[in-house]
Amino acid sequence: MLVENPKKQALEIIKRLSVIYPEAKTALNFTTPFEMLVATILSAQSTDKMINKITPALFKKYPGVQAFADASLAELEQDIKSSGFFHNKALNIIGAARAVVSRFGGDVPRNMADMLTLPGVGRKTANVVLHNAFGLVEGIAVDTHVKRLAGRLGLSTNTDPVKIEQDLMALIPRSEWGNFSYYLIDHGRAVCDAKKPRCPECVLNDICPSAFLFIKVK
DNA sequence: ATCCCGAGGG
DNA sequence: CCCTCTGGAT
Repeated sequence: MLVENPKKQALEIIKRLSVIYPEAKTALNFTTPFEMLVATILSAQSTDKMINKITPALFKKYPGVQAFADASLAELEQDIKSSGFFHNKALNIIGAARAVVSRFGGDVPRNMADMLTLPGVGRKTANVVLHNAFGLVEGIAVDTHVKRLAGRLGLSTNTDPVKIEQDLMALIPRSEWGNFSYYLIDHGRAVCDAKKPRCPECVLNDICPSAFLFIKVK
């Protein structure tokens, strides 16, 4: 359900969560924009902790865009196997590396439109890379956490990530677009998890239209 | 709407 | 065993 004043709701959420989660950035480890891109592609349907376990050896073995462009598919698949979806991810990483080399002079493009032409890169991945690698903001990254919390907190009634992103962009000041995803992601992992949200200890439980559904004993 | 596809938790 | 974890392409 949507709250009565979503804009006010969004601002209050930002106000409270920004205090608890001041970092507001990715938990993925990286040192270059292309490493950020690779880590983000790998993170699909996987945990950041799992990806951070893989990437140190991966980035040592493939130092730079050209190394990934020249990688053997079968070998890269084995290197990233534990992240899940390894065939598609390996294919996309090599494809993205080749595209960056051939079409963008070896540098990850710094805008949404160009990012979206890379294989395996959708709006979520593009938003994450633009924000974390370049400090640029063209939209709001909507992942599984943002999707779940935006719904529970009454900020959007949509289920399509693209529509949720549009809803959020209309509610939130542009200066907060980059940080907002991380407030919801951090809170989604720490308190408002998918299965058993811990509403009694949530700082938003008094303004959350879904809280009563989960608070059993009061 | 469905496929890809592995690890970890309850 | 089932669900979930920072999705994207067909």
